[in-house]
Amino acid sequence: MSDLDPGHFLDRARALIREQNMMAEGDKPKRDGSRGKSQGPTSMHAEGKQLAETLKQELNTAMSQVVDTVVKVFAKPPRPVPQVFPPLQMPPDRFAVNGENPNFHTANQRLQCFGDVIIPNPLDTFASMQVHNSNDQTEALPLVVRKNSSDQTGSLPTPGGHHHHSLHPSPLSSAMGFSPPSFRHPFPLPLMGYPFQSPLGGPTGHYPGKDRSSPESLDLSRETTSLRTKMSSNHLSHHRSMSPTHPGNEGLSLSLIKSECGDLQDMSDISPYSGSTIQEGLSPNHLKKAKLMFFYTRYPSSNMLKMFFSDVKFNRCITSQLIKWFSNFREFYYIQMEKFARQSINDGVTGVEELSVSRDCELFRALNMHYNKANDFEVSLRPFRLFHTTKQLHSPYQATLYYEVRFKQ
DNA sequence: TCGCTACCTG
DNA sequence: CAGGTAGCGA
Repeated sequence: MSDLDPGHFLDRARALIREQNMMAEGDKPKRDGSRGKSQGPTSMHAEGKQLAETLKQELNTAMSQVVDTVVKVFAKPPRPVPQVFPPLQMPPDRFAVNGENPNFHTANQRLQCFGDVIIPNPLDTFASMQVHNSNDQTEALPLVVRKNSSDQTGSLPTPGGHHHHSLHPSPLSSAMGFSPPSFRHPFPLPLMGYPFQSPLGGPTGHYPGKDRSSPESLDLSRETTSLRTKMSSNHLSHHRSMSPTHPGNEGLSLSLIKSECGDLQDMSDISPYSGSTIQEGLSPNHLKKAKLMFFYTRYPSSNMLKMFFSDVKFNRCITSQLIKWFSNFREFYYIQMEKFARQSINDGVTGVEELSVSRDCELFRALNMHYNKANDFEVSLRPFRLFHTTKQLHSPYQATLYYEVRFKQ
């Protein structure tokens, strides 16, 4: 779907902003299927050759850089987790190929953006590239970080203020290495699906992520194992062994294992998972958990739901309800994004790079109020940036512009 | 048909 | 947030 070619997100976002600045209201952003269309058969020949040459050169350069960085990374000291995301080994070029790869990229960035998740990131070397290729980001990053009691050291976020360094290392700083073991994330981020890649059941074509070879399917078994492990460990704080078959995930899992840290208890509280009881229906706690989960995956697969709500006896009804919840979450979320984007445009923002979301802005408040009302989780103070482009839906009623929020790099 | 989604409505 | 509708793919 050229529509979602991540390599063009930024451009398209900018174009959109320009468009919206100038255009009359009814003018809808066009699908850019026109990209790459040749002007004519004649010019195609010469240009084609030149293009091919250029591409070759570019690819060579890119590949060299990738190799260099990868070598550098792996030359670094302790690298407990060589490969968490196999796809991430791919040269950045791949990221821009289609709608499936951006997800890997995204997953990686996600990790990097999580200050309190210390997950050795095999790809942090790519951080710099990601920074520069930020337009490849197609996925909103998690907005929530678990409330941290032990390490907060009073540097509580103030509007406009900035985080505790350790809480929100920049992607680059995270490249330094590992995570303090004291930090753990309530959700196994890398285990989550990515919004655009795993629509439940049949992608209806409204969304780009229709590939079945997505990370989810690629790593489902492994993820399942890890996930279960993690979930269990949530209540078996001693647990630290990984699935024997997936030792590569150990570092990852370790970072997710429950500790004595009080703050982690928050998640346990949120998680209705009680180890033994299987509930018939969904409780308010389940809703709470679902909301939090939403920030990690906006399109959870049914398998994910089953895993995350392992204390719920799933049936068609429960599944539907959960799916409906996520649908409602998305609705609210996108409405807020759109509202914010439009407001920004009205405020004179002319480019995506000018957009930022601070703690005291309406968007933040709305989202926090909706998804984190009780402030169970501390939301990253790092300003995040309204990022990407539009997603035109099939709706006959309106072409809604969808925006996503991402952390500012 | 079934399952999932966006969208609309209350 | 739930109910409902319509569209879409399997």
